[in-house]
Amino acid sequence: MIEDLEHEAEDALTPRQGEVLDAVLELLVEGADALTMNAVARRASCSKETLYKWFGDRDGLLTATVRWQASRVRAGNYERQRLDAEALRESLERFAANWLKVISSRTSVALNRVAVSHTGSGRSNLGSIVLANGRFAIGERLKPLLEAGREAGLLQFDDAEAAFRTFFGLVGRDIQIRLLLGEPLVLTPADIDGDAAIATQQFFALYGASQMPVQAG
Amino acid sequence: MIEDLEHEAEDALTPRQGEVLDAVLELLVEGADALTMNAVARRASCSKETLYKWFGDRDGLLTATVRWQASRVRAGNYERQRLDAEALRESLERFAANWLKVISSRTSVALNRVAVSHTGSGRSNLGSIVLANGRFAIGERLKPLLEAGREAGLLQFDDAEAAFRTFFGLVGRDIQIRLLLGEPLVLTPADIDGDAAIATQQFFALYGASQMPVQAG
DNA sequence: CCCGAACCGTAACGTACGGTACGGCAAGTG
DNA sequence: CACTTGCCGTACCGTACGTTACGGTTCGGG
Repeated sequence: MIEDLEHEAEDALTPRQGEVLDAVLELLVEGADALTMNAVARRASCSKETLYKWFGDRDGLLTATVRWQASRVRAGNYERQRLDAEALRESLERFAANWLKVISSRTSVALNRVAVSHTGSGRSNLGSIVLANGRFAIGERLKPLLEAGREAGLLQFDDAEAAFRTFFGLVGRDIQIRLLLGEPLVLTPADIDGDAAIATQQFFALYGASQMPVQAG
Repeated sequence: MIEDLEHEAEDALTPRQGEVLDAVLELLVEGADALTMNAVARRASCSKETLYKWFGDRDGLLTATVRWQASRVRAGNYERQRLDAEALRESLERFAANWLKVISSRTSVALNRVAVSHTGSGRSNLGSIVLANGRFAIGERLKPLLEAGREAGLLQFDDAEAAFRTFFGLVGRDIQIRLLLGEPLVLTPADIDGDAAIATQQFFALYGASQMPVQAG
């Protein structure tokens, strides 16, 4: 919500710089306290001088890493095609499953942790960046689908934002906070698909225009 | 989920020690990086030596602070009384509103931030403590109410845990992560009451045994 | 072949902060 | 009054880490 003026700079990463940022991600997953400039230099086989030349300072390195990871998570927008109930349901399920997969990945958890930490420490705006590429990015991608569903007479709501937030809550529930706080929660692909299906079903129960079967357990 | 063996020690806090922990909370709200042992000593007008004598080390101080705050958030359990639909709805709404008030408070946000940070840094288990006193505590307090609602024929579900997690998601949605990541989100009491009412209504739409009015906007 | 640019590896600097030691003071106890 | 206890204030120590500086190496261009 804040950037978009640096998309060129964001793409102006040499392959070597990408390697460095991947090293940062590795270290981050191994534990936030493992991320010292020395460790990065060692892991990436580069000199600290280079790190500072390329990324300015530690915060710049972290910011670049967050953008780097965000740039590869971005998936294509869902084209609004002919929508029947089944296609809509499937699209929503795919959204939900994809979102669950992202937030339960070790990289996402690690990245969100450092962003939360830095938000608490005032310096830098990693939080906004993560929000913009996470919560808000998915919202902007999902809302067109919801609106298409409404135009097709499949969904019913006044406020697409509110509808999206409900969907977000039905899908994510307590998962993200539990992972951030370190609970060893493992989501298998089967779990994810099941949760996505249930959340989608519940969403239809709340916002579906036609009556869909409601599963109450 | 881990403790309960130190409840005596937790209560064995002198008033003076409580003052110190309040100072920690103050500093935490002002920013996680403001929390140095020196700063605590200065703010609480005590010596560092005393801090170390009372709390062992920095982590001990943080742990004690989390427990201290948790001990005052704990509200009384809801007695299962004669439940009609209206009483159940009101209880759920109160739960939801209370939960929203807690997670949107500056203290809770600050405390969750440090817990997330420390979880990332491996040391100590602040994360488990926060989870135990937050997410899990409210779950254990709410599930009896849900089960009472089921026994009274007002709710329908197989798994109380799953039902609770849905309720949790409907209430919290994206609020906690947005706050943790630093979005300046302000929830007025009116917002909270409105959100709690909507979430409760949606919960009834999904799990209500009798048919309740469904608001779809 | 020579030069400069880019980069690696490492050593060094400055500082912030967790943790400790010590001197002083006030209060309770015999 | 002598003595102990508990605490405040402050100075101090050790260390970890961000940041900078510098010598050595590789590589492309003239």
